[in-house]
Amino acid sequence: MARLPVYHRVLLDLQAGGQSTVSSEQLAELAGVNAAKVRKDLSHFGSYGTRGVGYEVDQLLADLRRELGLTHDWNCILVGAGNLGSALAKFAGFSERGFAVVAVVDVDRSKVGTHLGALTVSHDEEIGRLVADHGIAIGIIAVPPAAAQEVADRLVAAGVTSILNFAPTVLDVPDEVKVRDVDLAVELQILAFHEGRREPRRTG
Amino acid sequence: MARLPVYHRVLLDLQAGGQSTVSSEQLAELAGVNAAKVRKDLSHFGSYGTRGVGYEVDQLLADLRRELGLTHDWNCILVGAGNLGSALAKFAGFSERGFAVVAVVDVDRSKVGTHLGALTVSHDEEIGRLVADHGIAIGIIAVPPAAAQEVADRLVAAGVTSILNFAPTVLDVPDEVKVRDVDLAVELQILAFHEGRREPRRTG
DNA sequence: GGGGCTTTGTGAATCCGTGAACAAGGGCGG
DNA sequence: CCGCCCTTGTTCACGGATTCACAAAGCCCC
Repeated sequence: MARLPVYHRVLLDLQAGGQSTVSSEQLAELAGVNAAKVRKDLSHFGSYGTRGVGYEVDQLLADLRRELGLTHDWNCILVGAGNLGSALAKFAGFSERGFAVVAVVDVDRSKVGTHLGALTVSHDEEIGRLVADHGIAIGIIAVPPAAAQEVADRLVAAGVTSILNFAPTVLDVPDEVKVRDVDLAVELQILAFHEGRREPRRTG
Repeated sequence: MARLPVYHRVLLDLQAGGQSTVSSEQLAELAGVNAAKVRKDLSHFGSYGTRGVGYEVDQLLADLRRELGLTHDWNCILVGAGNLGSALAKFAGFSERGFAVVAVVDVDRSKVGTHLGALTVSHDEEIGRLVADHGIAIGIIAVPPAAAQEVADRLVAAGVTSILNFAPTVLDVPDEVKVRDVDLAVELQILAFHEGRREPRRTG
């Protein structure tokens, strides 16, 4: 489920706030969902709360971490050092949540050797070596749409099995490779769609 | 539906490729969905294809554009001029698809007056004026989580009715305001979740 | 002009996620 | 030690989305 990471985030906040136990109701409130849904989600992976009390925050966090595969950090490779790529490379939110961008590559040789935060940009051709050296399973694509499929092919060939794709293209990959698409313009279009229903001829 | 923007994107490519008509099967293939789904989606807003031939690309694009509210450009305000904010401000993909970031603000006064592409960063306090002046309906939040709720409140007060939120926080807004959350770390966690099921103790 | 091929549009069956309600069960006060 | 209260875990019903399968219908070729 896509809600587990949200619970995880909320629980981290609660733990930081010193709270030791949480009810499904409170968790639901903070995560912006229904209480029954929370209980059903949590019951699905054998995490048992105590009736009359709630869930123990530490225990629940440990279970979630195990379930989400966050017991260790994940190394990621970032392809594309343009505007978006640069921002992603410097983005603090990844490392805070157990993900480390350990390599950045670009086709543009003029970018090779430049620095992005603590990282040095390597050339595209190095993908195979970098993935092998760092034991990378996750690739992040931040290149123009026309180049995305080729990058995906190269990542898959290198052994990457999960791809986070920011390019507005449907990628063709083997079934065993998981792809998640994040198309920023699509998100805005969905908002615009609802705006349109609200007031058919509003400008802005 | 969240698939309409994807159809729109695919159709733009087809149109650019000079194709004048498309079958539901081909469209489904390119959009990565089921053919029956495509037909049902399209039939929902009275766009009629021709049996035995398919849909006319131009006509379908026009219908989609109308349905998605893309008959005119949408002005957006971006809050937060950090790493992510900068990338978003310069991101070409928005303008290509009918969205224009016309204002950027930040609380940090040292950033006010600096340039991001063609835009000049204004101060936070200007939100009300900027939203009114430009007739803005859509706000983009790219600030740290601790500041997100306050920014959201200010945007809502200024009259913004749709928010694209990049901060990892659940925002509390009035019912009539639409929020879409994009949490990049959550996307990676979902991938890690599937990685974890694949091979319980893989490192990387 | 008519038959056959292709493709749409839709009706029906199914599956999944959601939400409400309720019984089971543990803690706490007396 | 007992009963009350609170919260979980689960069952049930429902609505929406998905998929299959097929009839209606346009186009092309003979």
